[in-house]
Parts: sequence; structure tokens; C-alpha cells
Amino acid sequence: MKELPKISEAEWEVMKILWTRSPQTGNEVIEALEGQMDWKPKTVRTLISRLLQKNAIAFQEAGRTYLYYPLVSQDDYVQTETQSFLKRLYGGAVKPLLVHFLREQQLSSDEISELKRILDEKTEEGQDRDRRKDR
Amino acid sequence: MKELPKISEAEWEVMKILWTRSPQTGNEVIEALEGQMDWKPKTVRTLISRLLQKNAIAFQEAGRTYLYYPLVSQDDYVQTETQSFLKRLYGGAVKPLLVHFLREQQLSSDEISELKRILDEKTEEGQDRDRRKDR
DNA sequence: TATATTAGACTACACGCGTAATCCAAAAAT
DNA sequence: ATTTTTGGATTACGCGTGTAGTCTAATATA
Repeated sequence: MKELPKISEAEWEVMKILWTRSPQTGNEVIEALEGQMDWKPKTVRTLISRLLQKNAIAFQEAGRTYLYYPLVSQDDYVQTETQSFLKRLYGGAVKPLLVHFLREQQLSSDEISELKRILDEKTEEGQDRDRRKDR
Repeated sequence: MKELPKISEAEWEVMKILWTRSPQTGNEVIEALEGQMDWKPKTVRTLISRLLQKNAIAFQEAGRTYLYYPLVSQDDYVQTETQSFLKRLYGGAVKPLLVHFLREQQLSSDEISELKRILDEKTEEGQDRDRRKDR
């Protein structure tokens, strides 16, 4: 897998805007963040510049202005970040986190059912793998 | 809940040492990190100082040297960090993360069984709550 | 055409962090 | 007693980040 540029917390907000819709002009991004982030327009433009430098986004020229769009997918991002987060806090072991969350979180019956269904699928795969490799 | 001091990644390594055993002298901490982190002793001492300033740890004097111990619990920490991580990446929604991990991770049959058991418990609680509040 | 506006480029600046080195007083060693 | 070692305090320094402000060239406006 390729190296994803490191995106800071503030930059992340900009990325979210561009992930939900793109391409957008700087002003559109600024507007989208308004009232939500309480940032001066210049601040947003700085963040955009930094994301450009990091190759997290790019632009096409549209007359006198630029249309920005993401170069990395949110999924890739969430994936990698989650991985490193887990490593840091849970020593890479996913189960403790899962246990923690299954226990602590408010989950609706529907959600619980869905999670169980997923686990059932995993059980089958697991047995499959066990047969092939572990025994 | 009280405010937990912000602990950086490097500082976290020091905290882990003190969480597994405390109190410890600076040298003990340095030794415990040796070979694992490739930090100069002075670096570790800097981290210790910063943790003191942040009130993440404290010490008792023992003759000419100090014995350091944590002031915050690892559990509290993991909890808060996880919370803010989730908020940042998953918009606070836990289910997508759970789905993601249940799907992607290698889990043993035993682990899967345990997770299912937990979900079963939740189902009961959920029905309970439903009876009391939702209907 | 002269002027005001504006998008993007460049500059600013303090604070946290990673990564130490230097300084100093007290203890250990000679 | 003098010298060496050492734990802790203080200082260093470059990079990333949050949070903008200034500069400039082009465009919109009067």
C-alpha cells in the first residue's frame, strides 16, 4: 500500500468537506465550514495549501480560481488511522477494544443483530481456515 | 469527569512503563525502555519532566532520587482517547467501527464466541430497556 | 481607465513534540 | 579532601500545527 500523507485534525475537517462533495472552490469549502468551525477564511486557505503540499488534495484550474478535490479516499484514511490508533492504545490487539465497545456502547437491537450476523459469517470463515491450515 | 492531561505518543511509552509497575526511579524507567525505544537517557528524563508538569505523574523522594508513579489510570486514558478518536474518525458512531473491525480482523473462534456472548448479554439488556423506556 | 476587490502565494508566530545537550549540586569514589 | 559521577533542572532546536496577516497580480467595478 502507498504512503498516505499525514493529515492533521484541522486539515481533516477540510478533507471531510471535500469527501462529501468535490470538486469545490476554496470559497465553497470556506462556506461549508462556516458556523461549524469558527475559522477565518484565511485559516481555511492555509489548511488547503498544506493539504496541497502534502498531496492529499489537488486542483483543476477553473478560470481565475481553483477547484479542489481529494487525492486520498476517506476509507483508506480511516483504515490506516484506526490501525495505528489500535496499535498505540491497545497494543494492536483488536479484541480488547471490541470487548470494551460492545460492553460500553449503546447499541440498538438492530445493530446488535447485525453485529451478530457478521460474527456468524466470521465463524464460518474461521472454521474454513482452521480446516485448511490449522489442522 | 476530571480533565485528563494530554499525553503525547512518546510520553505514552513512559506511562506504560509506570502503569505496569510503580513507583520506579528514573533509571528504572530508562532501563525498562532500553532496547525497545532506542532513546537516550536524557530523552526519557525529558519525557518524565513533561509528564510531571502535566500532572500525569508525580514522585516521592527516596533519598537522593525520585520514585515516580502515575496520577491517571490507563483505563481512564484509553477510554477518553478512544472516545475522541471515534468522534474524529467515525463521527462518534461506534457501529461503523465495530462492523469494520469485526469484518477485517483475524479473530480466533474463541474470540468470536466471546464476542457473541457479550452481544447476547446486550440483547437482554436491550430488551429490558426497550420494555421500560421505549414502549 | 482608474480603482477596489479578491484568490492564491508567501510570511508570521507561539506552542507542543521529538530528541537531546548543558549546567549544577550532591553523592560516590579515590 | 579532591575529583568524578550522576540525578534532576534548565536550555536547545527544528518541525508540525493552529491560527491567521500581508503581498501581489488579475479581475470586477465605477
